[in-house]
Amino acid sequence: MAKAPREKSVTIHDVAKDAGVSFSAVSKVLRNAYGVSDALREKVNVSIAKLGYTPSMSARGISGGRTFVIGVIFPDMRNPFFADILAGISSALERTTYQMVQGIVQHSSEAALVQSMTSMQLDGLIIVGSVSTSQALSALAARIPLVLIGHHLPEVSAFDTVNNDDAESGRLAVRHFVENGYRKIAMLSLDSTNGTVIQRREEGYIEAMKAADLGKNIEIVRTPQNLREIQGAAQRLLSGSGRKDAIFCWTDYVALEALSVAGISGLAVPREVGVIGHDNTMYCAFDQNSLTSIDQSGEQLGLQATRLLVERIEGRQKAEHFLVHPRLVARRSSAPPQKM
Amino acid sequence: MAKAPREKSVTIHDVAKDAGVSFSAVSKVLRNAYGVSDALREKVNVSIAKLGYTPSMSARGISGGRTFVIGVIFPDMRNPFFADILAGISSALERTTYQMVQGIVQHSSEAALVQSMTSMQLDGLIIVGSVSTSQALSALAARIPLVLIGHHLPEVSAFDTVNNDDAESGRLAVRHFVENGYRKIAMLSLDSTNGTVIQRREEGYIEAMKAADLGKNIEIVRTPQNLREIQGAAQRLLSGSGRKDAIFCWTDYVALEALSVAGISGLAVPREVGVIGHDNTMYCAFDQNSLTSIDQSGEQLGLQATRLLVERIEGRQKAEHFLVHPRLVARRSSAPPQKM
DNA sequence: ACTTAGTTGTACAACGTTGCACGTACAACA
DNA sequence: TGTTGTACGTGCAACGTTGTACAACTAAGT
Repeated sequence: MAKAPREKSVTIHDVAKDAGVSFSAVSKVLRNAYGVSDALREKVNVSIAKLGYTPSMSARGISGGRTFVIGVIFPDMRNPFFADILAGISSALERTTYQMVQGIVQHSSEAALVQSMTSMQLDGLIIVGSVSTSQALSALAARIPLVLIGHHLPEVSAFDTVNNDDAESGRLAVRHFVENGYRKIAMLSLDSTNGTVIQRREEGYIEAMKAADLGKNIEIVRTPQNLREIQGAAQRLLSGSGRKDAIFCWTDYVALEALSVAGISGLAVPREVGVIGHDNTMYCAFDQNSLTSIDQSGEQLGLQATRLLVERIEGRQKAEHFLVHPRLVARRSSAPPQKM
Repeated sequence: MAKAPREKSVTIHDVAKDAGVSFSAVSKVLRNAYGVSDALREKVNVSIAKLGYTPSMSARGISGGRTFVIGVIFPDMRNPFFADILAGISSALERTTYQMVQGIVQHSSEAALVQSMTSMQLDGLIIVGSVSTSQALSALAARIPLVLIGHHLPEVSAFDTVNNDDAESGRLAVRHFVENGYRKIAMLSLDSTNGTVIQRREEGYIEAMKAADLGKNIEIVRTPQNLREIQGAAQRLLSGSGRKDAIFCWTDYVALEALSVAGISGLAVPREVGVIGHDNTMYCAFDQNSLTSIDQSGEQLGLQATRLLVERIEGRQKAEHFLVHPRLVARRSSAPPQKM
């Protein structure tokens, strides 16, 4: 259990000695505190640069101050859409003094991750696609500034939310299908009850189907996030007498799977079946996929979430709920069938 | 700049008071230190459970002890292959008391990320696909236990490495192409000089081409990681009089792009051109791609890296260099062209 | 009964910051 | 000349741990 010896790092005291001032003065400079002359600030900054000092986040955390680090929790690393959110957060953070660490819910539970992140005394948390209950999140928000991405809870006041207008996503998909001549439009959704984001997409789908007088064609199939189940569901939708002529999928990966199943079943896309995905991830554009998809601008979501979180950390108490508007990006997979 | 008031957390002192012992005794229990009776341990554990105590990582970090948190740095979140590595790390960590935070090099530089992570007093670092120099990494390893994934430096002794046998990857791809009747085999590679992993793949490619007496057909095109450049390069390889009949791509995403370009150019895969990717990511299996790919078992890489890192933290000084063996997963994109 | 050794628990000084409570000097005003 | 501010710098007590030094107790050996 022996720890290898490591060289000790430069502290605020070393800087103070080098600059010939008290260590408190250095702390003041670092904190931009009141009562520092330009001369002193300059001296200290020179020494900091010279010695290559960097503040210890641990020490900051322990003494109750800001750590200037925020945590971002993702449900999964496989969906490239999350990379867009991250890009938004990154670029928003660039303009601030805050750093970021990520946590990805893989084996460990979201709760365990939150636990470990709060024990680091982070200044705030952004959770993407949380599966926690509204109560648990409110309790968490009492301990740390919190912003949620992808969790529709307009009624909560303890934390902020940033969301895509997911109902609009559902409506966009259906309207586009209908305009291009599709009628028997099914939706491939997720089985987990918590996913309020996806619930909204279902609601939008249902609403638009009814508006198009296609209420009798509504069919939502919910599967777990698991290759075999998704394939099975797609297969069922694309075979038999009740065969659908279009599928709206809750995320691109599922839509690509639907394209794959169609291919294996010998069905031509879009002539025999249309497909629309969600998130407009980078794989959609490939010629072999050419997948129509709903773009919800992950970058915007990340950007706004970061803005809100920093505001919260700086003291805002009133909850804000931000909505971004989705946009349909049309490609071959949903082109009018008769044209092909 | 006012901070919202947060409820203060349960400390070691609270636990001590509740259990009726000194706070040092609690610390001893937490550290599994010598000289603790079963009775005391039991009392303390009961109080810990009752109060829901969790140790403050900041305090641990500052007092020079272990934080039981390791950092994992990824170059990018878009490549789903990294999710496999992460899965390996996660599952290896499950059996230990260590936690993990991730950092993803997006806008910020790798150096800045390392900086911020060392300031957190993490116990160790795993860096995936580092772009730093061998010297910089050795210097870093002097300050913190370090394991690198995807950085061939068998000569270094300051840290451990875990790698795929990338030269073998190159050989596997070429041999498979040759067996299936392809001759004019090009390689699509990355332009950055640092990428020693990819360099090895190039070396394996060159070696196998020569071994197959195809030395005159060797052609390596290096592009930046940028859609337009990749497309352009693929287009050039697939047109004109010197048109290639097979392309080995350094990563799946590029291979999918090659498939896309082939499709747009009206070339049939695999009849007119064969494609092999690398990493065997989940998109390869889709029927519309059916991409042959080299599987380098990200999970194994992550697992071994974690094992090595924990060993290092526990005191091992001698460097270890672990190699995993790649495996070719054949699909339609590289099937014998004449058969189609 | 008296030392000796082992076992179990306690006291306390770090660790690197923050942020408040003080000094001190110097200028402005009466 | 004394008084009152104001700008700037210093001193110090936290913060929640770790790990070492040490005290107190127990049990055995003489």
